Amino acid sequence: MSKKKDKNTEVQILEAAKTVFQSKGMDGARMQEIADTAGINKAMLHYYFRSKQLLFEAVFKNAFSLLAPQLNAILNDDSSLSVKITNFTVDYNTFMLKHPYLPNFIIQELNRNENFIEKLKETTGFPTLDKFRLKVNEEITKGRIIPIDADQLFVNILALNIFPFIGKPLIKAFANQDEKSYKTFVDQRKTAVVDFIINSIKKH
Amino acid sequence: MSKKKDKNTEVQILEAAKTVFQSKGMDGARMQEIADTAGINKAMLHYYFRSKQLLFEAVFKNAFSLLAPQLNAILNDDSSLSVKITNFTVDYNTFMLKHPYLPNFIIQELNRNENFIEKLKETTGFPTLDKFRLKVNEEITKGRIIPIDADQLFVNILALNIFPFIGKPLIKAFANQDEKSYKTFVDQRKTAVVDFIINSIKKH
DNA sequence: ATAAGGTTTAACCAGTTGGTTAACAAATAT
DNA sequence: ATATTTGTTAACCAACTGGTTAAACCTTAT
Repeated sequence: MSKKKDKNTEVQILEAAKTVFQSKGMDGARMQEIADTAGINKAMLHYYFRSKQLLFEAVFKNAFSLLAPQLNAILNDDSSLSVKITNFTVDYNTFMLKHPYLPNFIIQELNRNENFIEKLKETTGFPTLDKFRLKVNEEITKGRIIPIDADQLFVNILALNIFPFIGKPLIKAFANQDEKSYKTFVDQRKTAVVDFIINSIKKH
Repeated sequence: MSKKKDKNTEVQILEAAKTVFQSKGMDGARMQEIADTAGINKAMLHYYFRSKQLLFEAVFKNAFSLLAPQLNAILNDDSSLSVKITNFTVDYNTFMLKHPYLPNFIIQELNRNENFIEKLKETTGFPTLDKFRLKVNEEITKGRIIPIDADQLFVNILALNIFPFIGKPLIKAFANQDEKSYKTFVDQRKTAVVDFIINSIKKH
């Protein structure tokens, strides 16, 4: 009997929880809705994850672990600064167009629970700026780019790439964009942001 | 009897609601907590604002109306582009250091309720990009700045200024900042961001 | 003083929420 | 075969939530 021999129930729960938590947030999410989305009994959520809080943390860590590698790529590989920036911008934008709720979800929940990020810092693979700082200062010393604080540059790169996804409703309203023109706009940023950053740090 | 002849109850409620909504969000906020914060009976909230939703909307519109004038300043005054950028960056950062919850609150709630911004657009004084676009294109034509899409430039300016406040927990974690060094970092952005933007659009 | 209006309160209410439980089913071990 | 463990369900529960109500309290006009 092809009894739909489902995926692991645990995985189904995680996927449903991801969907609900990312669109409603911790406070707005309902355990019943997660159960319904997963197509299972609510008691199962507690059987596998014990509490809403623990289920949420599982989803959150999962989401964060999707972003960390992309950050580590720009922070720790050995390519030139402009290649790093280009790769990160293109990769990040491409990725986010497929996971539009992710950035807002992470930012929102980190702000809701300030000491949440402390737990994440203990995770292996949590990004550090050390190597990026060295690289930036090296390129400054070699006269390839203008003097700039590495941390400020890093935040600028993050800001220019992340904000359009978090501020989507604002941008659509200000620029009078519908869903289609917003997507075009974001797509064009893959090159526009790279040009903007490179231009702002290069020596002319 | 100096019976503390309080401020208007309505104002007390709005202030308490602002505090609670901005730190907990719509879903996380509790009417009882707002009443306690205001030091009044919970029934008063409904007496003056009828429902949680209406109280929330009052607080939200109030918050948004603090930001609109700053945006309109950069978008509609007649100063040069670099002056606009400088003024906006300095003003915005100064203002946000005093209202740290504001940007996250607005962004978060706009994302939670997509059609919320439609109501705001009907408000008088809702920022438009028309004049800013003309200004940018004019400076491009006159050869004062490099060619750049005005909308992209506008979003870049917003991103560089707003993100550090929304992404505070991330930035603190990545750059290993405590509260004090974070504030120093943000303060330095008042000039760092201006330099960054000006440099990226000026002809060399 | 007192009637009338708005303001404030404690107590209450129905619906919702995260979480539990006891019984049942399916798989696994003996 | 049958005992044991693991997975699943419906029903239940206590706590909480936004909202209501009826009575009390002020203020003010008459």
